Amino acid sequence: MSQSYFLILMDLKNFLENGNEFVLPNLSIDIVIIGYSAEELKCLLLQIDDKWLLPGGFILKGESVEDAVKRVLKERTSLQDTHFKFLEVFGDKDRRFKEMWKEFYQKSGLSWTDDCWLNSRFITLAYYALVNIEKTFPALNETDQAFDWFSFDKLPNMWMDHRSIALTARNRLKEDMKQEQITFNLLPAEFTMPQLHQLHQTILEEKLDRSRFQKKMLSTNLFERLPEQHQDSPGRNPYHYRIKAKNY
Amino acid sequence: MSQSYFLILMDLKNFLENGNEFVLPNLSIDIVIIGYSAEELKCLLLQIDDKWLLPGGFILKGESVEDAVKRVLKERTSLQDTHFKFLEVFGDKDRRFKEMWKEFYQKSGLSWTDDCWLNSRFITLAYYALVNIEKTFPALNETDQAFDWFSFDKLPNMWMDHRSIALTARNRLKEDMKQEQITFNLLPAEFTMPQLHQLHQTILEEKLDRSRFQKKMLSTNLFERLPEQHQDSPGRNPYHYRIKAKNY
DNA sequence: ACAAAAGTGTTCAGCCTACACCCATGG
DNA sequence: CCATGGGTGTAGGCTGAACACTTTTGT
Repeated sequence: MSQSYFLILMDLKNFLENGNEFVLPNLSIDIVIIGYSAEELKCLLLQIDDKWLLPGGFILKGESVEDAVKRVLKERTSLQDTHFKFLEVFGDKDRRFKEMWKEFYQKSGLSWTDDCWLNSRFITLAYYALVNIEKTFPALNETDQAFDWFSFDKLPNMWMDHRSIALTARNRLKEDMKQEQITFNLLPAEFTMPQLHQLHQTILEEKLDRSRFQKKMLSTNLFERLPEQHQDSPGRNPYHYRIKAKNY
Repeated sequence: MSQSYFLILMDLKNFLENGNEFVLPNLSIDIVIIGYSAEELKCLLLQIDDKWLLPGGFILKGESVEDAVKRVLKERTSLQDTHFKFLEVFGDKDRRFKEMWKEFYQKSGLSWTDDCWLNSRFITLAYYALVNIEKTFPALNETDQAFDWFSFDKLPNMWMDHRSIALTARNRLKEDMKQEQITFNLLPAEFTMPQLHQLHQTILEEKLDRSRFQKKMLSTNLFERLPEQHQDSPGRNPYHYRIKAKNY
């Protein structure tokens, strides 16, 4: 399912004109979808005109906020059961896209006025999600021209406050990973300790002692060592691990 | 200023009928206002009919979310510069007050229908605030019959999910105080270490070593010891402290 | 056998814990 | 001068930091 459910049900013109009948007004959801590849933390962005923005959406009138986030995530990444977490409310008093939607209205033969529902003030509920970048197949909807993964160090020009939302998520991840074991969501289901070690160093932007890191990770008892196999690189090959099934 | 600014500008009938013209729809703010007295953590609640609810309000159309929280806090407690923090989004799909407002509509000669704006689904942005209970002078507005402070262990019957919001705040406080020094907001401007010690024990619901507690607190360098004075109790009298002015 | 990379062990310092001891004051 | 309660010191244990050593495998 690579298309947006929302836009399957209504074409662009109908969405621009009547979307407000189906979603809660003045409220949006934005998700900082974080991946990891080539020893860099990356963020999934969508292009509209010459700027980029976070994947996001709206809350349907009969839908819980949580379900809306899950739906948007699934629409955008085709992933189910993605790890996600609330980030922050962005609620400035005149927070609106202004010119972004203008072109779409004009293309669709609609007039762009101050009272277009998409031109109103939006409070956004920002979330962040951790995904395995290899298993993530982003989907475009009718308004997006492209998607791409950007290193947090080289974010492009972005719409509105989306850059600061993305960077807030990057910093939050640093804090959260000290409290809970969540980083494995960024790796394949089977991974090695050296991989996890490098990932932590990348996120924290500092060197971590190899010995201590390994002992700390294994002492959590969350990791299950797999029978040694995979011999493909010079030198000793690391064990592979996966996350133990939770004991309910 | 002990009255609600919002209800100064419009009387109850007008608010029930036309409030939606001034505030963002489907969105509310609720604040768990936490105080401390008699070695108990307490929560400020307002009474409507036979149930209680959290102090809350709405976001004015030209107002940031942050400003709305500050306004509601000031309206309800007459306090300025209160410590507050975001708690959680409560966004269930059919989250509404149902019968709560019915009586007010009928009293005001308005018909209570399914499409009353106050009967619609509300997503609430929940915050918690820490206040000095002695300096807090709660204010009622036209819809509230009473206010009272309730121990979190003996919360009364509450509207909708407000009980679970309150308890979420109580638990969050436990977590947050381990990370940042915030608890002094619950005490007078000048307090003693034994007081702070007892407060921490109350919040965490566990015994804390006196010696270690004192050393840990003083090692943060956030506390300023005042010249010894106040002699009123038997035994040695504790030093008084206040929070150092922040060094900007 | 050697280099490279992974895994494990050892030592030391610092912090947390529990408890003992010292101080100030009122009766 | 003793009871009460506040303030400070100290010995033991645990945890984290730095680094050394061992293991595995390709060349």
